[in-house]
Amino acid sequence: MSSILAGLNPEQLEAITLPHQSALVLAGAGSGKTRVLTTRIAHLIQSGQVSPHGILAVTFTNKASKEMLTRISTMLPINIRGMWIGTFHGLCNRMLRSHYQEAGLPQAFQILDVADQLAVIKRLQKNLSISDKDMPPRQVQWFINNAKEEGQRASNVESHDSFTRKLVEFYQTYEQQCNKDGIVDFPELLLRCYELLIRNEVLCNHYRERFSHILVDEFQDTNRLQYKWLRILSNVGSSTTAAVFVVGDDDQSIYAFRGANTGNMQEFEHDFNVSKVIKLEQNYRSHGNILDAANALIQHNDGRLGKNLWTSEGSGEPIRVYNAPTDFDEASFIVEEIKSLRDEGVDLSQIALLYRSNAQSRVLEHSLFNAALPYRVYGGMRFFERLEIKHALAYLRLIANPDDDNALLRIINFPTRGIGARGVEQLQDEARLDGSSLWSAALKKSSNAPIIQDPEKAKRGVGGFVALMTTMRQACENLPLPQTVEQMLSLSGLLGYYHVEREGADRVENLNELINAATSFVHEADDDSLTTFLAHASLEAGDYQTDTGKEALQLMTVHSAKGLEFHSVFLTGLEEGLFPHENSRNETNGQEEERRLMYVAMTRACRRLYLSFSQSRMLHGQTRYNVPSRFLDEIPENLMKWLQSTQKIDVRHFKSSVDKRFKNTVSQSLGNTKSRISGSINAQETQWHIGQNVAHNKFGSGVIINYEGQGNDARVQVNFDRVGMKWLLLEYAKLTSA
DNA sequence: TTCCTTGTCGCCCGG
DNA sequence: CGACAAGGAA
Repeated sequence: MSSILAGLNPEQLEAITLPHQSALVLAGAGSGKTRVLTTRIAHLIQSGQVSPHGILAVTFTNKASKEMLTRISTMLPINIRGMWIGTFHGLCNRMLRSHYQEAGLPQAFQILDVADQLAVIKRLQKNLSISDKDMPPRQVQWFINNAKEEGQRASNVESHDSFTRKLVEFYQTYEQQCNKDGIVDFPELLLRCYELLIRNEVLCNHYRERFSHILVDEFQDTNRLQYKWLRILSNVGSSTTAAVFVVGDDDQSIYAFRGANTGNMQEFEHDFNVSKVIKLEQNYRSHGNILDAANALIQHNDGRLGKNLWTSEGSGEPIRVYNAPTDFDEASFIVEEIKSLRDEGVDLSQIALLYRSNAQSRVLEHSLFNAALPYRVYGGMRFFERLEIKHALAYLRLIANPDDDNALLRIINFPTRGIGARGVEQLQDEARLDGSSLWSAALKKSSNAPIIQDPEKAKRGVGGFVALMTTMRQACENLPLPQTVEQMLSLSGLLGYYHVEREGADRVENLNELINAATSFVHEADDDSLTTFLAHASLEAGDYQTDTGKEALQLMTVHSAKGLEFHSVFLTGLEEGLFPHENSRNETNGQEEERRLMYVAMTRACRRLYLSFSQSRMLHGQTRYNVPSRFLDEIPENLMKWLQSTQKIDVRHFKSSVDKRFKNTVSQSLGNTKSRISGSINAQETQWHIGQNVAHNKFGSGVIINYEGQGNDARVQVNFDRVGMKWLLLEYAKLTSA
C-alpha cells in the first residue's frame, strides 16, 4: 500500500528496505541510484524507524543535495529544513558554526574559495620574500590541500627532500596566518570538523547518538579524510554504531585528482562488516547500443568491482562517429546535426555538448552563436567567482568583520581612491608593528591626519576609506540582508564605477543579481545573517545564471555532466592528448581514470550518442594535429556508424598563409567591438580597414591593426615596419593607402 | 598613482 | 588564446 515503494525492481526494493545495518550499493549509471537513496530516507521515516532528526545524508555537490531534498519533500509532508542533508563541506561548516569555540574559530570565520586561498598564499610568499619561481603558488596550494585531504597537518607530513621541507615549513606558516585571520579553506572545513569530533568526546557522542542512519551518495568519490570523518561519526565497531548506507559506482570514479579513493569501497566492506553488496545493474536511461558500447569500453579497466549494465529497451540507434578535419568543421557539423534534431522535435535543452576541458567550449560557442542556436554554458566562471562579485563580497566581509585583512586589501583602493601600493605597504608595516589588523592601522592613521575641508578630497586616501566604511556600517546596521547589499553597492561606488566603465553593463547586471541572490537566500535559509550569507557564497560558488530553465542547448565538461541525462549527447574532441588528457599520462592509473570519464560521458545519452574528433585543433594558441582517441578503438565497430561530412567546404576555413599579425588583429578587433561585425572606419570619405597597408610620410609603411572613436576623434593604431606601434588621429596623420 | 602596453605562462575537474 | 603580472609613460 505504501505508494513510495511502487514500481521498484527487486534489487532497488531490497536496498531501500534493508534493516538497520551498514550496506554497500553498487549502482550503475542510470540505475535509479538517487531514487533508491531518497526513497530509503522517506521509507525509514514513514515506517517510524527513525525521525528526520536522526538522519545524516551526504552528497558531493550542492546540486545533488538540493535534488535529494526536493525529492524527499515530494514524498513526505515534513519540514526538511532541520534535516542534515548536504555536502560534506556544507555539513562540516554547519557543525563548525555551532561549535566554533570548541573548534578554535572566531564566530564569523570566513571560508576561502580556491581563488582566495591562492591570494593568501601569494601574499604570504611576498611577505616572506619567497620567489614564486622557487615555489610556484599553485603547487603550494596543491600541496597543502592534498595534505589536508589526507588528514595531515604540517607536523604529520613526512619530508625527505629539501624542497618538501620548504613546502611543509610554508604549510605551517600558512596555517598560522589562517588561524590569525580566522579564515578557513575548503579542506580545512573537513579537517577542522574531524579533529573537533576526535578531540571532543562529549560533542562527538552527542552526534553519534543523534544520527542513527548515515547515507552517502557517490561514495566512490570520497577521500581519506571524508572516510575517516564517516567512521568517527558512525562509531563503527561499537554496539551503538549507526547504519551507514553508501551508494557508489567504482566505474564512475572521476575525482582521483582531488584525492578520491575508490579503495574506500573495499575498505568500507571490511571496516563496516558489510554482509551483502547490492548491485543495481538494470539501466532505465539508455538504449542498448549505448550501454553495450559503454560496457565494452569500461571492460578495459582492471580491478573493477564488476558490474554490467543492461536494459529491457531495444538496442536503438547506432553510435554516430564523425571525423572532422578541423575543430571548426567539427563545430559546424554539430550545428547541422542539432538543427535536424530540432526539426525532429527534440528539445534543445535535451541536447548536451560535452567536452573534456572548458577551453574547448569557445569554438562550439562561436558556431552556435552564428547559427543563432540558444545555449547555456555550465561551469567555467561561476557567479560568486566573478571579479565584481568578489569585490562586493569583500565589502560585505569587511562590514561583518573589520579585521578581515584579506577583504580590506581587495577593496581598499577599488574603486580607486588614491591609495597605491606604497600607502598599503605603510599600513601593513603599521599593523605589523602594533600587532593589529589593517583596519585598526587605517583608523589610527586617519585619526592622526588633519581634517580635510574639501568634501571631494575627503573621499580620497586612507581617511576617505575609513569614512566610507564607517558610513556604510552605520547605514547597514539592523538592515535586512538584501537592503544591506543594496546600500553597500551604491555607497561603495561599485555600481557607479561599472556604470561608466566601458563593457561594464554585464557587471552592473551581476551586481544587481547579487541583491536577488541575497533575497532568495533570506527566503530559503532559516538563518539570514550576513555571516551565513557569506559562508553560503563561498560554499555555493553558484549556478546563479539568470537564464536558468530557458530552452537552450547544454554545454559542459564531462565532469559536470555526471549525474545528468540527455536525449542526445555530442561528445567532442575525442583525440589523444585531449581525451585521454595528456596530463593523465604521468598520473598513476591516469588512463583508467580517463576511461571512466569516457564511460560517464557515454552513459549520459538516452537515445542518441555522437562521438566526434578533429584532425587539427587550435590549442594553447597554436594548431595541433592529433590522432583519434584510443577509446574509439575500444568500442565495437558494429555499434558505430561513421558519418561523412555533408557540408560544403567554407573557404574561410582553409588554412591560408595570412600574416600572423593580421590574423591576431582581426580576432582582437572582434573581441573589442562585440556588436560590430566588420572593422572599418569611415573618416574623411576614405575607407580604412583593419589589415590595410598604409604609408605615413614620417613613419613609413605599416599596417592598420586597430581603431577607436568616430568622426574627428577617430584614431587608428598602425604597426609601422620601422618604428613599431603608433596611435594616430586620422584627421591629422595624413595616411595614404599603400 | 594610474593606466596601458608588453611579456610570460598556463591551459582539466568541485566544494 | 587568454589571464595576469611586471614595467613604462602620463
